[in-house]
Amino acid sequence: MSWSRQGPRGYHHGNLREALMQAALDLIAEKGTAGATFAEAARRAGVSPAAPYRHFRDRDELLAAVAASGFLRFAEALEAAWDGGRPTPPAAFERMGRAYLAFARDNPAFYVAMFESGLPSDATPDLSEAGQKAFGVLRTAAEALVATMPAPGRPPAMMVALHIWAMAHGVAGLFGRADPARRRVPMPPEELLEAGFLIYLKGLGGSPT
Amino acid sequence: MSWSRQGPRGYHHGNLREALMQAALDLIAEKGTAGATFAEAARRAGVSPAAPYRHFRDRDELLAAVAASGFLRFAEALEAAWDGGRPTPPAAFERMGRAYLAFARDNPAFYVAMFESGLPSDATPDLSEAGQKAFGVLRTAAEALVATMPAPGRPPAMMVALHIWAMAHGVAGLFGRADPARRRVPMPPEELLEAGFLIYLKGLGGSPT
DNA sequence: TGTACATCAGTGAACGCGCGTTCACTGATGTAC
DNA sequence: TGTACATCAGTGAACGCGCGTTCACTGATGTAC
Repeated sequence: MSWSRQGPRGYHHGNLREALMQAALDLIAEKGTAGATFAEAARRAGVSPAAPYRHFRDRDELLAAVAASGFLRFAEALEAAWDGGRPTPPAAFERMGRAYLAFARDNPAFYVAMFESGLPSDATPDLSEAGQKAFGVLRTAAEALVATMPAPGRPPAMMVALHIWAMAHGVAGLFGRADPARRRVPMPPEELLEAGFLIYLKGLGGSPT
Repeated sequence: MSWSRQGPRGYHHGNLREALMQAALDLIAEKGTAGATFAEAARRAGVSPAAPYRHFRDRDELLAAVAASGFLRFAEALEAAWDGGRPTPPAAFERMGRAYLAFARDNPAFYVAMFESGLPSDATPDLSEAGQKAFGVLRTAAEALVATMPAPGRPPAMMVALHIWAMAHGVAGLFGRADPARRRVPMPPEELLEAGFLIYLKGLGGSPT
């Protein structure tokens, strides 16, 4: 049953910080951001209501830690999909777009914590840094993409990164989410994003594939 | 002071439903979705905590009413900006993009209620209908835009509408919001969206303006 | 290697608070005749 | 035009509940010598 209580048990939990973050994540998935309370997270971690204060100043700090952790995984997933831009930047970009949607679909609670929790994007240094890291992957990719284009009239990589981020975020948040707030549309979000990306790319003047 | 208590006062409030929705909206703006409680909304409307039950079954129904009202205003704002596609569909589309961002910036509480409240997009019939109406404006506009293109290889209007919605929603949610969750980027969201739209349009093969 | 001690991480009981919700009620408004 | 009555919209007191937070405490762990 209590799988998480495996291993060395007793007075000290041993891994309470992570257990609380996991509990908060589950609570977000089940009841939304508002459902992620300090007290309930403690209960799920099998610990007294005062224990969380040893690890987090308050609920917001817990949420920020969850969001930061989400951004790190997100950055990893994007980086892995990008794979150094192989075989070509446009193809790798497309793969990264799918990874973006897959992350949002498979980790809706992380995605909510990262983008819809109402937390300031720089609530804690960790969160700020993790967010930067994730965007950094996108920007690096955009730089590689832009570099394949003829130098005159080459668009700014920053702008391209922001456009692609916005489109992916929009598709994920409106049509690609796995919770009841999803809007149903007559095509899969992956195809929608891929088509949008290809059209955008053509508009940029990049190679058609 | 109590401006909202102008006019005929007394035992009957006269306009409690609207007053509660306004209070909820203010609360979302001040404290986020979680801060919009039934009890506090009643207090702000100057009414006993039991009074809201005469108008809304529960808090979610109040939130859904706020969101639905937001979608109606949103639809109006988009429709006005579109203005029948004058002078040309692309130019009108650009204007509508600005109206989209202006709405999100000027009404962050509405925008949160509409898109980030965690409510199912069909929580109530009113909400569902209002959301459809807003999207309807976008789709009609996309149809007009697509109709200006040469018939062979003309892209499906639905897809175009979804792409533009996603891009606008992404820009608004990430960079254009007026609350602390906004991500700071080196260009104004209006310009970012406009540039993105123009690039997309060019990719579609439409007229360059 | 053993012992004393400091530090760390969690306890459990307690508190005040605000929320959601119910209840019998009552003042105001509208309507039938 | 007046009166009786039904209906509507809000009252205010009460309740149980879960949350956030504090407190003195204590069991477990690490370290100096």
